Amino acid sequence: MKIRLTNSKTRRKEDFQPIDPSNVRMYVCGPTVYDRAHLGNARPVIVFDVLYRLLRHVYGPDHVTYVRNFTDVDDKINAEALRRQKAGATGTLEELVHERTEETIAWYHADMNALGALRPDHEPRATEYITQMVAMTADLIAKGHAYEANGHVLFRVRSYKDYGKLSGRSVDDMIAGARVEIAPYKEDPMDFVLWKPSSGEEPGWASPWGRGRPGWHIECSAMAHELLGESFDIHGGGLDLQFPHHENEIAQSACAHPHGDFAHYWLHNEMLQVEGKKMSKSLGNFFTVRDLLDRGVPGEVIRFVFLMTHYRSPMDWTAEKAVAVDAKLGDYLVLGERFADLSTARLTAPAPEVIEALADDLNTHLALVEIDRLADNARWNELVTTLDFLGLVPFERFEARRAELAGSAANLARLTETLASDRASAMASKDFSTVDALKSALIAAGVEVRMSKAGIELVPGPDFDPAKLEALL
RNA sequence: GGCGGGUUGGCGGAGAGGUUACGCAGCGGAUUGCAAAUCCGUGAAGACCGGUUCGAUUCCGGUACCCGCCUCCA
Repeated sequence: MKIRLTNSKTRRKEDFQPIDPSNVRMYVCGPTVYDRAHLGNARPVIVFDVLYRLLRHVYGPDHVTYVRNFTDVDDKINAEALRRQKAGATGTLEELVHERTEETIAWYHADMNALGALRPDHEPRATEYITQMVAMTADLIAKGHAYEANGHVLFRVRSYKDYGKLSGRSVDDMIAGARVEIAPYKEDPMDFVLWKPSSGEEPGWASPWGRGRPGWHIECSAMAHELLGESFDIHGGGLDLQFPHHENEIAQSACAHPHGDFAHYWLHNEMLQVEGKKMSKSLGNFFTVRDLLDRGVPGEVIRFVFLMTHYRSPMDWTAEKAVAVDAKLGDYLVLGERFADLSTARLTAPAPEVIEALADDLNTHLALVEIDRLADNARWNELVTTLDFLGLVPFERFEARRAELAGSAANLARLTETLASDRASAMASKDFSTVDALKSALIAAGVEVRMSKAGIELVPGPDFDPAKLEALL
């Protein structure tokens, strides 16, 4: 199986060649844990979850290492911790920060679980790797790539000749177009912070440069190195991180570990829009994953909508898509439960067409089209197993539904008979009011009513409600 | 201002230099007491202007518009 991926580094679609097929390594930039994940945060999670599943399928589940970090050093978190302390909460600032991040991480896990995302193999937290960050910063100073100035440690951008290569920018162009105020102690306006001093109201750690905290970019370099080594296969994240975050990661890592070549393949997902517009608080179209779940949009629906758009295109979240997808997933659930042999489906491989589609630079849209074809061609076991593979409908869902329907089978049979006899008499009397009333009630209970000359069939639909059925007996 | 991406039928959204994408919706028909479901059939596209080519929606250039990044928002 040949996987092809668009590498941001070369701007080309390339054959994926892992450094070590027995341990394929991927690092993805995770969230800053200061609040609930918004819908945009879900996109890289879902995109790289699909890639993770594909890699596990191709190289074996035990031969892929997926790391996604939690950024738990951040001024927004500090602000919240400080607010709590001032409101009378007990504990040190560091403890209050920890409390806030723990809470946020638990939310994040719950929300991403709802989206069907597998847990990465490692979820390192920046605060657990301060030692490595300090060591890496010291090493960069020793090698002449960083310098101390005004209590800060800054990376010397001019010392790395390829700076800007990933994002296609030159240092000179960026300076020319910069709209940022430049700290006077910087040697070069583009130099960025590796370490900065902390005031008494900010969490901090001891370092050779005094009590302080790391800059944002260094954590990913340090954690990727610690967990994946000097060179690894894939680095992913949102397109907005390409510059400066990923550029800076590359610069730090390349300079600190000149014998490694950091990530071989860089993957960037495009951004999310909502009803055709950028999601923002000012436009009033900002919402979290939890908001959607609470509004009754199932996680699988969110996931499916995301997979409809290729990861390298902007994705537009619309309520209309969610409605359409909900119906489609409902159909799959009904079909899979009715026609698949669930015991053997578990042992069936996902449809090769779907794997092929994913292997071609994660063509998730084509994969979904192929799923439709599985249903069209009555490949029920593959339909079920492929939906499970993609995280869209877990096996357990099919099994749970089968169990639920088994409990209603007798009731359905009785109602079928009732409806048949009512109909027979109505055909004679030409008064269909009783038949139509029962039919409406059945439809209201989520049952599809199929009447033909051959007879009557009652098929529970995706929204079948056994309780409403009871009421009709 | 600098850099990057995009513009496909009513909607969503792909691939491929020439052959039906596909899904949803629509329309016609079969079927039905009426429906639903199903089946059969069917219309509809490639922002604009040039260029390359026997032939371009697909390659190249320009224009317009949209979007992102340049501000620790994925």
